[in-house]
Amino acid sequence: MDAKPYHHGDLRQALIQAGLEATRLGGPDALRLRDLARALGVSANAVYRHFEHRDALLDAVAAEILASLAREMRMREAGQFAHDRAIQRLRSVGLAYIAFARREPGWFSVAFFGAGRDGLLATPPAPPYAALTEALDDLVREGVLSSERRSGAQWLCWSAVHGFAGLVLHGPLRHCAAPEVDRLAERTVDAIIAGVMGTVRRADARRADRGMPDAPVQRSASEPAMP
Amino acid sequence: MDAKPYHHGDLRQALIQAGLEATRLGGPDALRLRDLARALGVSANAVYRHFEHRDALLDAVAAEILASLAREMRMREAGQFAHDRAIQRLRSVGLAYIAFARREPGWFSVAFFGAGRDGLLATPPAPPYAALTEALDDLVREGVLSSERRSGAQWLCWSAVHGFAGLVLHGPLRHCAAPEVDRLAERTVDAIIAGVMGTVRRADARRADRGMPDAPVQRSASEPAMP
DNA sequence: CACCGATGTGTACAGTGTGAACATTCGGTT
DNA sequence: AACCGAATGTTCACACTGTACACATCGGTG
Repeated sequence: MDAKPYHHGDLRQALIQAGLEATRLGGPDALRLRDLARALGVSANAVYRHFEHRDALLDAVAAEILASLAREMRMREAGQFAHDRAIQRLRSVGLAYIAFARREPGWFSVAFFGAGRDGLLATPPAPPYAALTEALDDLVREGVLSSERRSGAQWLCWSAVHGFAGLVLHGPLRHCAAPEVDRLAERTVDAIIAGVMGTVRRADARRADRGMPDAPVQRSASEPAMP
Repeated sequence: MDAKPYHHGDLRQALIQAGLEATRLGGPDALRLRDLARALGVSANAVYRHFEHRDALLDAVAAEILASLAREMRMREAGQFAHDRAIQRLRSVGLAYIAFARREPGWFSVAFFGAGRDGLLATPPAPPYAALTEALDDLVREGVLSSERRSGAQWLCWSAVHGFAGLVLHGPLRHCAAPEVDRLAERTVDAIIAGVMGTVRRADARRADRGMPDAPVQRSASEPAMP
């Protein structure tokens, strides 16, 4: 009948997991140490045995989210045919970024809108950033992008999709109908790609990726619907 | 010797002004009701006679900031010659947006990163948004942009500059040297413009705007330096 | 002058993150 | 088996936040 063992087992990991649930809907502000502790049947200050302060926990949560996003980016890279492959790959990275932001607004905010704290964005968030730069490098290898244009191009691409995500989540596109947002997302990604490459892509090239759903990843449990 | 009159005079306006000062460096989180009240020599709860809650004050502060940004956008539109004028105008709007974000990160955050609250971004922030759409309409009038491409183009443009601002303020470009950021900002704006218009701009066209400093606006008092 | 609505004050409360001292348990050494 | 130190969790306390309520004070209008 020993109701609760004094030691939790792996409180650190449990906190991160609870942090993921807590922030999923409400973003960074929804993470309250006392709530997490209570949910795990543990004293409020127990948290401080594993994280120096609240932001440290938020960073750990963000790291988990970033890894998850990178996984989705790579999922999209499947099933594309020879010639356009490199461009489609870059396109997939961008669309995956936006799709993730829309499907998991809370988590996205934790990872990329750290609101005041020196979040993971300080140093490029390793996994998704790598997916982007590798896609760009691929274009160079394929001979479609000059290495002069390549330099720094990741910032231009990231700016566009990151900004679009911001407008959709916290901005004027928040109440925009989903299909319309879909179209705008594609146009944004295509526009920045065209601008970066210095070439205008033919319209028919775009249709290749069209049929693909926004998030070809098994969704976990309850997905918060976009209103 | 009546040290202090019981009534402040125009507390509402004074609160907005104090809010501007408070958020200038620290962003939305730096606005604390008690601090403002103390600074104005007034009780903490006096605030509630003029604003229903904290967020209402933040919204009022944001409105002031947005008006200020729009003013700067229009400043840039001066002194451009005939033919390229329309494109330069759009370019100015974008660069002004980014310049403002860099020069006044706190205020920019209040206006565009309302962090959780349903900020002014819900409905397009009137003044700067108007500057953008008018610049785009100008391109159509000039015959440089088809009206098909025009539709929704404001979102693509806004995404790019907004995202870039995000990367510079809270993101990986935070510790990037200013001149490098300048260059990236120009490339981002030019890339999205090219992508939106479906045409690649010639390199020499870019130099026209080069000499112009980042913020041709009289700076007020102490400008927070970029590290 | 008397009143009243607008504005500012005082007190109070629930909620937050966090620090310091203390309690408990686990793992390794003797 | 007995011990001890390091992890880990608890308890109490504090400063700080936004905000609700009742009361005080002013300026202007009947």
